[in-house]
Amino acid sequence: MAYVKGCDMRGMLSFQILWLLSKKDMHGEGIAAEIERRRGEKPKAGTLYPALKDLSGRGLILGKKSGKTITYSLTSKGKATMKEAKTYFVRCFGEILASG
Amino acid sequence: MAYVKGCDMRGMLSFQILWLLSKKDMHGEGIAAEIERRRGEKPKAGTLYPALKDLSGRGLILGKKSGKTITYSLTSKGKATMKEAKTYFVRCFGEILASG
DNA sequence: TTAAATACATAGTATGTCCTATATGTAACC
DNA sequence: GGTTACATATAGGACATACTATGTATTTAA
Repeated sequence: MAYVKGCDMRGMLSFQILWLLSKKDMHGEGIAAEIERRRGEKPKAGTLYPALKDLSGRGLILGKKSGKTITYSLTSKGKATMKEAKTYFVRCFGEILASG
Repeated sequence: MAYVKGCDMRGMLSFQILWLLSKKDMHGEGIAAEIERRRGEKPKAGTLYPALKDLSGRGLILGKKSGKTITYSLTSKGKATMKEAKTYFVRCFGEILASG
């Protein structure tokens, strides 16, 4: 992603992952596809999987392996984290989204 | 800022600065104060001023010195950048706000 | 006219998000 | 079995955003 029209908008990957998983359980490729729909670019494997591993290691998401796929879901801790992060996000950027 | 309730939400500093300057011209401390109102924490000088310098160097903002203060305003290039960045931002995160 | 406060600047360091590879394991097909 | 495709994983490197700490002007107050 890097510079998007002159503005760096990296970051927020973990937040976006938590947001997507709060809607429905998904596996890595599904998450990548949903992010692509929003950002216009699909996060590379070397970006996405370390992030999933980090979230998993911090107990925010849980992965269940079935065949070649791992389906991730939010833990209760992940749900609480998502809720607080969202409150912060809205406080920071809500007005930008509300302005049209 | 670093981890905010378990989610990293670094980034977006340049975007937030452009947004604030699209509302009204401000000097560094004024921008810091506005960001503090939203994020809950004031960006440190070592964070804010390099960002302003970078935006200035890329021709997105213009600083006019008067005494010890430098009042920044968006250039026409900065306005265009802000508009495109906002479009992208809404596409990425608009639904989060819309969800209540 | 010092002293304090304000505004800006920079050096050095850390970290999460990015990338390009490369590698592993599973499934489906011929 | 062997090939192909898919899903996941890791190594190594780059960069913007963060921090702490220190430094330099300028303004204000004592």
